[in-house]
Amino acid sequence: MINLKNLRGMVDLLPAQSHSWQKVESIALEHFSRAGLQEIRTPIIEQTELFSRSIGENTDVVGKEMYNFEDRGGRSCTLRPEGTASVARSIVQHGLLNNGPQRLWYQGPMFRYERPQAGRQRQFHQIGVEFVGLASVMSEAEVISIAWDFLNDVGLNDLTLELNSLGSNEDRNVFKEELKNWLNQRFDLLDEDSQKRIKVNPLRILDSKNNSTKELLTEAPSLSDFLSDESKTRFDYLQELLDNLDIPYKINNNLVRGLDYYSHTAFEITSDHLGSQATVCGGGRYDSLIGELGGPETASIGWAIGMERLIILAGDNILNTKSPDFYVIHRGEKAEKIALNISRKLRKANLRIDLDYSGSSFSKQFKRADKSRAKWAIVIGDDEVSKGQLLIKKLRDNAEGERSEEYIFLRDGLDKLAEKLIDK
RNA sequence: GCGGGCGUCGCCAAGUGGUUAAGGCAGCGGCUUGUGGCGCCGCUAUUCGGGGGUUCGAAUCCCCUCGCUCGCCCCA
Repeated sequence: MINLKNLRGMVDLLPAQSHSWQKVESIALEHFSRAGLQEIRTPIIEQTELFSRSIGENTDVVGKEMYNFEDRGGRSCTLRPEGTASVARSIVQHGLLNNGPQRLWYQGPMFRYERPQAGRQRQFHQIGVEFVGLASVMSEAEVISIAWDFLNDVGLNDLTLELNSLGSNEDRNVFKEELKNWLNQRFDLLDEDSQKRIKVNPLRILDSKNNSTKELLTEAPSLSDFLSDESKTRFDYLQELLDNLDIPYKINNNLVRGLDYYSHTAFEITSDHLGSQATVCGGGRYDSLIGELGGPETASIGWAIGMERLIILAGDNILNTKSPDFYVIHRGEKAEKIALNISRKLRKANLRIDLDYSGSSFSKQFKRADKSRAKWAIVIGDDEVSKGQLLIKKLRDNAEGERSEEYIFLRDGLDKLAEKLIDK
C-alpha cells in the first residue's frame, strides 16, 4: 500500500480548526480596513537574490533556512521566508510610491527550513502590515497599536510588548565597531556561537541565551548610549505616544531582531504561554530596504504576526462553531426535490442550511438533525407533499420546556418562507 | 544543524515474544421505513507509522527510514 504523508513541518489545516482561522482573518480584515489599509498579494516564489539582498547574507534565515531551487529555466528561486521583502519589491517594481505613502497588509504562507517544534513549522502563515513612505514617529505608534488592538480583540491578553531602538545606520555602525573591540578583548570568555558571530553579526551576541555570555554582557557597551540625539528623541517620543494610547511596553535593550534591514524602532510582542517560541508578533522600522531594492530612499515600518502561534494562544476563545439554522429532513422522491429546492432558496436568504442526503428513516434523520445543533428542523414527507405543506419544528426547548411545531403551506411560496422563518 | 521523548482504528487508549490485538468515544445499522436529544443490541484494526532483519513464532527484540513532540539555535 502506498503510504503518503505530509512533508515534515508541513501541516494540514483540518475542518475542526478552519473556522477559527476564518474568524481571526475576518477580525484582522475588519481592523485593517477600519485603519484604512489595503491588501497586497505577492507570489510565494521570488528570485533568491531578493531575499539575500534584503534580509542579509549573514542572517540565519538566508544562510540556512531558505527553500531554494532552480526552475526549468535555470533561475535560482526561493520560497519566501517572510513577507516584507516581496512587498517592498512589488512597491518598487510598480512605482506605487508615486501615489503617495502605502499602507498595506498581507497574509499568506511562508517557508523556512528549520527543525519543527511547538509553534514552529516549515510552512507557516503570517499576517502582516507595512507602512511604506512614512517616517513619522506617529506612524510607528499607529502601526504598533494596530497590532496590539488586533491581538487583544482576538482575545489575547497577557502579552508583552518589548521595545528597543536600534538607532540610525550610522549610530549602529559606530556601536558595532565599539562592541567588536570590546568583545575581541574578551574573546576567550565567549561561548562558541558568540565567537563565530563577532565577525558576521556582532549585534546578535547581545541576544545570546548562553548564561556565562549573558553575565559577561552586563558590562558591555550598550547601544542605547550610542544613539544620536535625534534617534534618542524619536525613541522617547514613541514611548510618550504609547503612554498616551495606554499601550504598556517594556524596554529591552538587547532586542536586536534577526533581519538586517531594521533600524530605529524594533519591537516584539511575546507571550509566556508559547514555550520557547515566545514571539507572536515581530516588527520594526526599515528605512533602507526600499533603496536597497532600487527604489528611492523610503522610510518604512511594519510587523508580522505568526498565525499558528496566534491560534495556539487564542485557543478556545475563538471556537464558536457555526451551527446551521435549519436541518432539512425529507423522505421520498417528491420530497427530495422540494428539499433541494427549498434549501437553495433559504441559502439565498442568507440562512445556513444542512440538508440530509441519506434518505434513511425519519428517526435517523432526526438524530442527525439534533447532532448538527441546528435550531430548527424542516420536515418534508409524504404527508407534507400531499397536503402541499412543510412542517417546521423547533429542535430545542422553549422556556416552557416544549418544542413547538408549525405547518406552513407551500403554496404561500418558498420565497416567503425564508422571511417567515427568520422571525422564529 | 545538534540533543532527549514518542508513534497500536477518525480520537483516547490496554497489550512488553506464543492460538481470534482489550475497552471507551465517535461512525454506521437496528429496536422505532413519520419524529431527535436517554437506553439497549449489532457492525467497524487480517494488523500495531513505513521498510528490512532475528526467531518455530514479533505490536512486543535489532537496524534503517518517516512523522510528531520537547529543548538548543533562530524566528512568526
